[in-house]
Amino acid sequence: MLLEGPVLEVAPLLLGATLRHGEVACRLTEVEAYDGPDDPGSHAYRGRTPRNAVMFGPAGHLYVYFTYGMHFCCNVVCGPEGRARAVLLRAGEIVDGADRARARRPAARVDRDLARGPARLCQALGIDREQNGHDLSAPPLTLELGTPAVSVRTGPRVGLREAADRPWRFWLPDDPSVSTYRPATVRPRRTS
DNA sequence: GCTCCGATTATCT
DNA sequence: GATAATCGGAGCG
Repeated sequence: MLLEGPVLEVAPLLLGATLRHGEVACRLTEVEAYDGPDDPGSHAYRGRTPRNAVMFGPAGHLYVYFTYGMHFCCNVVCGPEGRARAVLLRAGEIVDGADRARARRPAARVDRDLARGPARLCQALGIDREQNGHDLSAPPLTLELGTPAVSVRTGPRVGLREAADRPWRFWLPDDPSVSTYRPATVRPRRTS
């Protein structure tokens, strides 16, 4: 697979690609690039830790992390070993196995919301800790690239406090499954 | 140890 | 638009 390369080149290639986990398949419509050591917004910015170790591994593997005490999000690793480049899969359209996806996402009232958002995408596809480090060329969890998108839009990444100015979010224009942009939440300073 | 806060989401006003 | 829910990584001392 042609997954190894600079994040800004690989990220747009993932738009339109199909991530499949068993009977459920998702056509990716929105992704974000993270460039290891040079990117203050990346989990790998401060070096290798047990949590982010997969990011430092070979391209084509899945980096899954747990956040906000309840959600999983997943990235496709695209750097050579030691470089920690990865692309966060932010949203997509369920194109196969919608029944199963709906069962996993009871809160989704319409199919458009099944995988609209990084944690929703993981939930719809049944991705959690178990899949961290998984090789995406190995069924039942695989990534298949499609024909490169004709038109791609870019803009700032979602929910980051650091390096929010980098336009490293990529999406397919006018696709209804693209998540809505939200800047980082600012929590009130604790007064103790 | 202990504290802060996050690559989020669902739900309510 | 606002906010609660929930837990583990990372920084500090």
